[in-house]
Amino acid sequence: MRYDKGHKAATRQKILETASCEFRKEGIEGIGLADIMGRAGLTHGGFYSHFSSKDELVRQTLSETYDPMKPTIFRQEGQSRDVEEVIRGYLSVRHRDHPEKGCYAAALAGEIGRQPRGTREAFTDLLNKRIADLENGLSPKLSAKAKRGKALAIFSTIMGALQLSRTVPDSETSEEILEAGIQAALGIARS
Amino acid sequence: MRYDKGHKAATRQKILETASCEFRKEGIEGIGLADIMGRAGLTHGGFYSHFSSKDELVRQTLSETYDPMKPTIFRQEGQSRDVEEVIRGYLSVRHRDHPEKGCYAAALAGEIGRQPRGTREAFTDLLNKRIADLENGLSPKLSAKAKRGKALAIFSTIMGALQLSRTVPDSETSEEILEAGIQAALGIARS
DNA sequence: TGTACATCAGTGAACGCGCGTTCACTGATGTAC
DNA sequence: TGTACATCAGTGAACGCGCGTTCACTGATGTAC
Repeated sequence: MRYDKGHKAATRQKILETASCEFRKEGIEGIGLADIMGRAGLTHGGFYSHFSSKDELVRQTLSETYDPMKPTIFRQEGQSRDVEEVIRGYLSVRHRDHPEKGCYAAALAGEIGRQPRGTREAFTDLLNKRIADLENGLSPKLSAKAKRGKALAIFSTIMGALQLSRTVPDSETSEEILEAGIQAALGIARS
Repeated sequence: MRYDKGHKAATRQKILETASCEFRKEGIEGIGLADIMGRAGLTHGGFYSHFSSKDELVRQTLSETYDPMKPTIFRQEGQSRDVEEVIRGYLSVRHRDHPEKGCYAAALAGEIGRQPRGTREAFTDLLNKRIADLENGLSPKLSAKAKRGKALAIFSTIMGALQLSRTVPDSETSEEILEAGIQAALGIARS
């Protein structure tokens, strides 16, 4: 063989990581395979020796990218963080301004709802992981059911607020939305 | 002239209403002008005697469609409704299953964040109307600032929850998300 | 009242372009002898 | 050790298709005389 043993796997990983950023930045329908391959340093023709279709790339991106629902820019080593810290990091100006490094759900939830079932299932797995993370940061006194309800509500709130903050052109209003989301999410976490 | 005085205006209105549904159902990038015109009972060539571009259609749809952030299927005559009623209607199975008749923000927020400034401004106007509606349903004892913060948080929560409920293929989990959103939004409204 | 003309909303063929996908080919390397 | 061959990740031209957009045309009607 021409290349090291791990070469093809590394290329595949590079494509996945590039796709992961581009999908979040431009949307799934908003970015083409030729552009993704180009930004991964390759030509478009080689795509199909790694993936069978664009749809499969989307699914693999959701299921193989390392925990992308937990934004790269806020990821920490090891143990889970305080819920307050998670909420403030999620609803930060930095996260708002860097969707390509941020939460998949905030960038893609609308589009995911229109994707084929397989893609929606891959997304659901990711969502459940993120919800479980949030549950771990909640008071251990709560029942499992209460924790899950609160985690779902906190995630809905912060994802919704982040999306809205990204739609508003005026930065003052945008930051007002972030702040309202932080207060509400903290309220849910504490109640 | 061939047609009644109001004919052209009526056709334009028909195109706007069709576009309004199709954008919410398929996404802005997900639907073509030829399909929109076809579903409005016209051929695609006539489009440009009504609008200068697809982008202008998007902007006009956001600014001219009658209050689409307040879903058609839940719209009532006259005065504002109770916040609880709004929240339960918004996070209903019917709204989840009919995005084409439902809230613009839940259907399009992700995509709007990637649109040109003019489109984002038109969307912001719509969002502000919806927020003002929610404020009117909150306790009059609250300060204007507190009302606005709560309204923003409630809207973030219900919009986020609705979007997530639409991504999940399993209806039980989907309804669990709706219910968690309802409880959290009611909690914010009452606090 | 009847005929000729002007109007203009809507038609449908055509444009260049980028999309997802296919495929014959390249060329650097490992293996066989 | 040196030569011939097999491998296969990656290349780039080409495919049919649908997109947004343009434009010469149609044909039903209102107006002028």
